[in-house]
Amino acid sequence: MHGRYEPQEIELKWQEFWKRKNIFKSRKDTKRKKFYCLEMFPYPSGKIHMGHVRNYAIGDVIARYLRMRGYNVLHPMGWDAFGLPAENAAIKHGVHPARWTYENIAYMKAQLDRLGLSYDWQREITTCQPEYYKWNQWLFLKMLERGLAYRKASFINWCPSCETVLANEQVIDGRCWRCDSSVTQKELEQWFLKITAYAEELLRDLDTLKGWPEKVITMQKNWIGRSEGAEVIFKIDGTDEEILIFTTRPDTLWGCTFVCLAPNHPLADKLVRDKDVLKEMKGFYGDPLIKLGHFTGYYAINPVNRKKVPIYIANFVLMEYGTGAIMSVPAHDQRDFDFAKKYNLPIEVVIVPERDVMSERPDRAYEDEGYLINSDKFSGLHSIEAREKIIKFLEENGFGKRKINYKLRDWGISRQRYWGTPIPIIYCDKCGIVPVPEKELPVILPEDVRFTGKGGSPLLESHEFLITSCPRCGGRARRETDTMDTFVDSSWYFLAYCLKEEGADLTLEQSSSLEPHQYPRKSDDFLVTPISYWMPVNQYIGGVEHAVLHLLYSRFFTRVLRDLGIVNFSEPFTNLLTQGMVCMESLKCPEHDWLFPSEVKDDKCIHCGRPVEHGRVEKMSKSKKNIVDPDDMIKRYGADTIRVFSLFAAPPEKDLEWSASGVEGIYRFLNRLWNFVQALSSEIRDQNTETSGASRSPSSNLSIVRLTHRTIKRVTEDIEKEFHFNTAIARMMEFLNELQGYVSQKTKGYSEEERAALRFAIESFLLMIGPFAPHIAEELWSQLGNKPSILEYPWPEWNEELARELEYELVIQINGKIKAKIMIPDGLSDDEIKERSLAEPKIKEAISGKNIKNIIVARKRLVNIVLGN
RNA sequence: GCGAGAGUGGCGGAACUGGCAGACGCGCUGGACUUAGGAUCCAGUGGGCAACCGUGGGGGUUCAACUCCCCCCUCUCGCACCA
Repeated sequence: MHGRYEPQEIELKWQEFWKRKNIFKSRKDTKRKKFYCLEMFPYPSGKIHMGHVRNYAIGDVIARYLRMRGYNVLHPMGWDAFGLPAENAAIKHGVHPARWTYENIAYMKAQLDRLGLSYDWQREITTCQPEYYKWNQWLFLKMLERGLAYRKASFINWCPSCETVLANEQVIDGRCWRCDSSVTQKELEQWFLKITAYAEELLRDLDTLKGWPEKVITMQKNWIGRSEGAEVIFKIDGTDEEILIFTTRPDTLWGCTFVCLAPNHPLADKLVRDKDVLKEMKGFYGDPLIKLGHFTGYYAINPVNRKKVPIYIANFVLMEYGTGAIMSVPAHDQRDFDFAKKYNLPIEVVIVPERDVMSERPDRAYEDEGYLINSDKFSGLHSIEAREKIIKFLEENGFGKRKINYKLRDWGISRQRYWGTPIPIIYCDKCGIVPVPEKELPVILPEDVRFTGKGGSPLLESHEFLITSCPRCGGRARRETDTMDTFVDSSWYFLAYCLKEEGADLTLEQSSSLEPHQYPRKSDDFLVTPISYWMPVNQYIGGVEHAVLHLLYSRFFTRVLRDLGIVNFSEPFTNLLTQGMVCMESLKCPEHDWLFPSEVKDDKCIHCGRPVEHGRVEKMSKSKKNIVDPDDMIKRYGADTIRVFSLFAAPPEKDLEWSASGVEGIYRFLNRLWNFVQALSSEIRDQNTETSGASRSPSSNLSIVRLTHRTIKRVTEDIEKEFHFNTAIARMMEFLNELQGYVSQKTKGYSEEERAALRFAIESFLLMIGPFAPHIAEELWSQLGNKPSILEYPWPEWNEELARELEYELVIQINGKIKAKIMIPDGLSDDEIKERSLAEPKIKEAISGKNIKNIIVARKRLVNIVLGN
């Protein structure tokens, strides 16, 4: 009698087994090829959601598959544990952020284990621990030494609700990325990291990232925003002042009819008499498309033609980009054109689409390339050529110089918050800004503080923390109370996993690839440090939402570490997979608003019986209640079903639509597999456990042997081809369908040869499904009399000859229309194929009396007979 | 506006280098087993009675187009006064 498929039972059993055998432990081994498979570590928010499940299921299949392919795989997991929600919980519920965080970690870790994810937990990292954030502080000091960290007062993005500063990357449409409140500007002293020092390199090297999605590369390129042009000096008529402007179109200099300054440009205060107007413009945050200007009464002198042009203050000019001042060429820039029309300023055409053609009065700006007119000796040149020559002309005459600008700004990392890495700085009245000496690291975040939610960081009230002595003069001094942006933590965490190498308690400092002096000489590969062995990450997997933030910062940090001699590479992630979102239809009751899927039965609201409205399919969200809880799903179907479903419903890079009946379908599939193996296990069970687990291919030519080889080939190719797990799983479903068909047609008993063939088919099946549904694979593997663990067996191999189909269906077309299909043996020559096609009765009939113009043979596919008229 | 990607049955999605459109799953229809079926198994399932017609729309290249080229439409995502 065979038992039912009970996922709860077998999954817990094998999870326990894997844990006991410590089967996912990874160790550096220079004799083996390594593979570092990494998923973006989660913020311990409380519980995992389906997005996590999908992300980690993808990573787990890759890790498990590559282990089977013989790689030494590093597959770690950790916690991005600092951050605002912990502090908010403290304010709201009175729980200490540390306690809240650690409790969440414990719960979520159990959830991940329940999914059967193959992590090496011995390498777990938690960023809120001093042993981790010590290295944030150390790196900060190293950057400070090199001028890569600095302090400046600046207008910053301020979220009034979170009472903190936001990085540019954290402002979305003028709103806080986290709480969605409107962001305001505020001037504060901040610590910055000089990512702009690497702007050029970060941009250039994007082209080397062949394993990254084009989309992410483009987003980073746009973010860095390089533009080439010139800075030009305009003297202000009747004063000693000058205005420095930036332009990407020096070829249009002769068409400049006015100059604009940003409202917060330093010169604006000097030039504008009416301070109220200026104040109003500075505070203007209305529709940016409405052009506002104010004439200063002053004129600037265009250096190239000595022409006097009016100076305006304009709301559309940004102080943060370029020089905060522009030359306006209304004929060739639409914004300038709109402005000129509004304030009745002259428009002078200096570029025309075709040589020597005079232009008519334009009704819009001509922004394309063309030929110069009215530009002195440069007239007649093509604009691209003119740009170069004019820049030279500017430089020779001291009018200006070549200049490259970037949109990328330095990264403000100060946060007026408690739950983060303390910035290791001391302020002394006598000595000024003094870095905490390295040997005093880490600066520990004090735990006994109060959370009121008012007036900034609780650290300000912690006198023990705040008041210290100056490392230089010993006098009374004050600590920096700002903490670091949590994106600092995640900018190098992938290295921290490497450092947790067994038997080598390493630090970042010691891990320098150039001087492996501290690394224990236990083996002959001691010269290879864990970082240089494991890095770079071969496959990184996570959401696109980190396309610029985290992924750009990580690339920046890696370069800093490279220049410090700690790592010997520039790019941390060789291949990047940005998985799609998990979506679901939202459901709405006219009476009860949004409904959870569990509140709907037969398309009706369970509370009032009204028919539900079906909303859009969009990202799962609590507010629209279109969510499913991984815990519920696991309880109902087990981890294997959830894993397989989230890999089957869509290819990894696309959005996945959650479907309750789709999940059922996968559960049925696993049940069918279970029952199939159960029914056959007495036939094919290997009594001799010593020699079991071979899964060697029988040399026989039986159809199921061939089918097995063919399936192995196709599944392997699907996985290798951009991880198309959805089709790989479809192949396995087909495989099961065909095996069932084979078995159900069987009336007599099995021959020895057939038994061997079936055993081979099933074992190959289990090995292939293993990375996807590891528990059922392990259980059935052992039920066949094999010694666990299935994880110790390699990925099955196929034989090209046995994977070949002996005969195939040939499609016969006449003039491109299908007329017949015949089975023919593989390996026929083109002539033989033609002959057989023409001999087919239906074809014979169709072509009788007609003139055959041509016959095209597409091997293994079709024949197309082209008839003349 | 700029940049990127995508439009295929009732639904999610397949389709190699141009070579049978719709694999696989869901749903649906019919049947078997059953006291019962929301379990399981079997069969069918793009449209059309047919010739034929079908991959957002229109043109083109080709013996052959979901696939290549041109024009247009729609949707999604990212950036958005960056001079």
